Amino acid sequence: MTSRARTPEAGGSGDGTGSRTGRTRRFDDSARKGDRRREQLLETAERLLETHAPGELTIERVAEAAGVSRSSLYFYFQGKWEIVDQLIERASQQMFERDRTLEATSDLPSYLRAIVTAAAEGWRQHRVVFLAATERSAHADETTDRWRSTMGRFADAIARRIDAEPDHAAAVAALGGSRAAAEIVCWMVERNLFMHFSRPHRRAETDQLVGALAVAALRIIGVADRA
Amino acid sequence: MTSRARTPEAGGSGDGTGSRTGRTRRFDDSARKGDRRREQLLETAERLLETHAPGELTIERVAEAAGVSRSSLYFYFQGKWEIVDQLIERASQQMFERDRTLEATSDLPSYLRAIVTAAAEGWRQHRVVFLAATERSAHADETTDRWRSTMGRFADAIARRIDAEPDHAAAVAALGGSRAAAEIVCWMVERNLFMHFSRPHRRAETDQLVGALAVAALRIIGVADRA
DNA sequence: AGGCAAAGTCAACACACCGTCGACAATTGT
DNA sequence: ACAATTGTCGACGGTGTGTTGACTTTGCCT
Repeated sequence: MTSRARTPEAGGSGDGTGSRTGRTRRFDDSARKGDRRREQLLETAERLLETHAPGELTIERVAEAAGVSRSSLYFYFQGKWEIVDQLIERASQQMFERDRTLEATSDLPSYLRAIVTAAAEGWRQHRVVFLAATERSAHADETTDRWRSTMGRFADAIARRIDAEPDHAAAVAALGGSRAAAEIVCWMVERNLFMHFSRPHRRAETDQLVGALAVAALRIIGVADRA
Repeated sequence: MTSRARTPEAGGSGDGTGSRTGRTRRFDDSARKGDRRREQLLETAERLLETHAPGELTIERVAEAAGVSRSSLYFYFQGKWEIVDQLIERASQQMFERDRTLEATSDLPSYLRAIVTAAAEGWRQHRVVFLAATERSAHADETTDRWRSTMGRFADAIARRIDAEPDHAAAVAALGGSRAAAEIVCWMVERNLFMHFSRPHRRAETDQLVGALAVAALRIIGVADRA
């Protein structure tokens, strides 16, 4: 990587409002031209994902669809995958916010049920982005993988919630502890939702699957469900 | 696809011994030169996967490592992914054979435990191929995806086994039936093993995970486990 | 033995995409 | 108003892909 005078955002994990290059920003911040363009490029990319598989999403196509030259795009992003990463970041952010409100929910069963539902809702809304995310996490090494770390955060949240109710300590111990159990549950949900949403699906089928996954999650954690 | 005088194997789902081009084969079939080369190319590819990520596995590298020209390779395979597909086919074949012997095993808990162990064993032996398979199943559309259909066959086997023991009918009904339950279990196991084997891992950790997954599977199906 | 079709091989071409450089144009704070 | 910063682009060099057509080798047939 030859030292290069990159300017906007520096591609990091979305701080979004950080101090811009040590420069004071106008008060009524009518975003810089570059900010708007960056935004537009992301939107274009997401739109293109609706019709093209992530593998067919090329820098060239995004640039063309957005009406800029290919090289201009490199001013904003390191490459295709950085665009995808940012889309993932945005989409999962929404899920997290939903989760934060959920965490206060009454009992563990309701919480698990709610979180599975929220995950499915995320998939429904950002299907193409999540599909791309999954594809990406196959390539990427663990340290640079947004999707893995997103799931990790969910596992943390679930583990925390399990620990809050000591009743389940015994059941969860057989799985290697609350965190290990939470991780198993997370990937179970993720993989099954992926398989569901990567092919044609009807709403009723989605609901059916969500219900089943919630029950499965409960049983894994050791919560008796009355069907 | 311009009509092309392809000869060996025609790339199909491994019939392997079918009538070769309507020509009578020598009795002591000491494989044709092409058969040997084909074999050699597959071995070379698998060997290369040990050191190169599937994304870096290029036709060029395989050809070079095998000592043929790139264009010769196209005589045998349609492209990189056809090679990978055949490797997947071989590897999963072994798992199935193991499963066949397992299916006779005494009770459902033992069977599930055994099948998870067998899966992990498959991963241990063919790690790189399975990683590639997972990566591929993100790209591929379902109809052309070996890995998905491999998992489907496992789900079938498990579902059959569940149905054989009517005790669990009720528990499994809450998940949408035995087949749906089996599928959830399959993908749970697959995804968690993938996550485990895609980063550095110690044998003890693997065993730990296998145990946990077996317990989780049992609980999902509704079999009470005594820890 | 020798002829011949099929099997196998390759160099060369045409293409798609990627990432970078350097020169140029627009924007923006002061 | 003007200089630094930010944004834009054409052109280049690179890697990998997939195809074509002409060539050599193999192995069956008489």
